[in-house]
Amino acid sequence: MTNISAALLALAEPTRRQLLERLAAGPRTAGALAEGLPVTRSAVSQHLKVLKDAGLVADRAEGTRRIYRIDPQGLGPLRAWLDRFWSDALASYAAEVDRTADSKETRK
Amino acid sequence: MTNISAALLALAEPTRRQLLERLAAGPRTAGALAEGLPVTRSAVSQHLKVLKDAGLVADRAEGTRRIYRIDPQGLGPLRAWLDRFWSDALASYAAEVDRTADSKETRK
DNA sequence: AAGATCCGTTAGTCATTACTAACATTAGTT
DNA sequence: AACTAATGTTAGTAATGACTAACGGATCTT
Repeated sequence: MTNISAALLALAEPTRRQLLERLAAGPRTAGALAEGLPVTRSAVSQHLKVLKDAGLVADRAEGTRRIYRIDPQGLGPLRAWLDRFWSDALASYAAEVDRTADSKETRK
Repeated sequence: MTNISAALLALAEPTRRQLLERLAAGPRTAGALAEGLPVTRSAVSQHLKVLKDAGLVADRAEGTRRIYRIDPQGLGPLRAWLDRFWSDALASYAAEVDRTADSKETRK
């Protein structure tokens, strides 16, 4: 489905981003991905399912192991959405940059 | 801080994305942003706070109103992160595309 | 100065989600 | 066929997040 909402929801979780960043270096087995993480393999398995459902990773069975890799096609729509949003934001910002006289700015 | 984690967490919420997409068309007051949404102004106010803390929007006070606009600098780091991630994924994918002989693929 | 408007904040509730522990499943091994 | 290894799944719990309702604080109007 390559849903943007699902992709963003999946990326919002720190542990899942950690898994993806490990996978960006190359395919790994589920066990290798779980190593060193402060959570159980069970949690990792569930996170991988979320990433897979979001179209961000794909997996292939090899014996009793399961090798995961990043699915580039899942990231595509997200990148496209962010790019469109980015240019809209810049356009809106540029259009209003003149009239923002000198009112008090608030930024955290 | 322009934290990537905070930005992704903020973007993961549908209502917040809706607010951002309205703001991409131009600055709006908090009240105008709340109009038509199926949640109370209170909820909108809280969402705007999250977006502001994530560096995705900025606001300026004008009388009793508060005018929000998109903060392009907040989106920058997120875009950079996604781009780096994207190219890493492509490189990893290209490097492994040869040896994926004909094992059974699984995709949901 | 009193009231109205616009907005943020707090308290409390409900739904969602991330987690662990135990079990189920499949594929190799001896 | 029994055993082990690697992984997914389920049940139940704890933590997090989104929401409403009520309140508080400014600013403008009359």
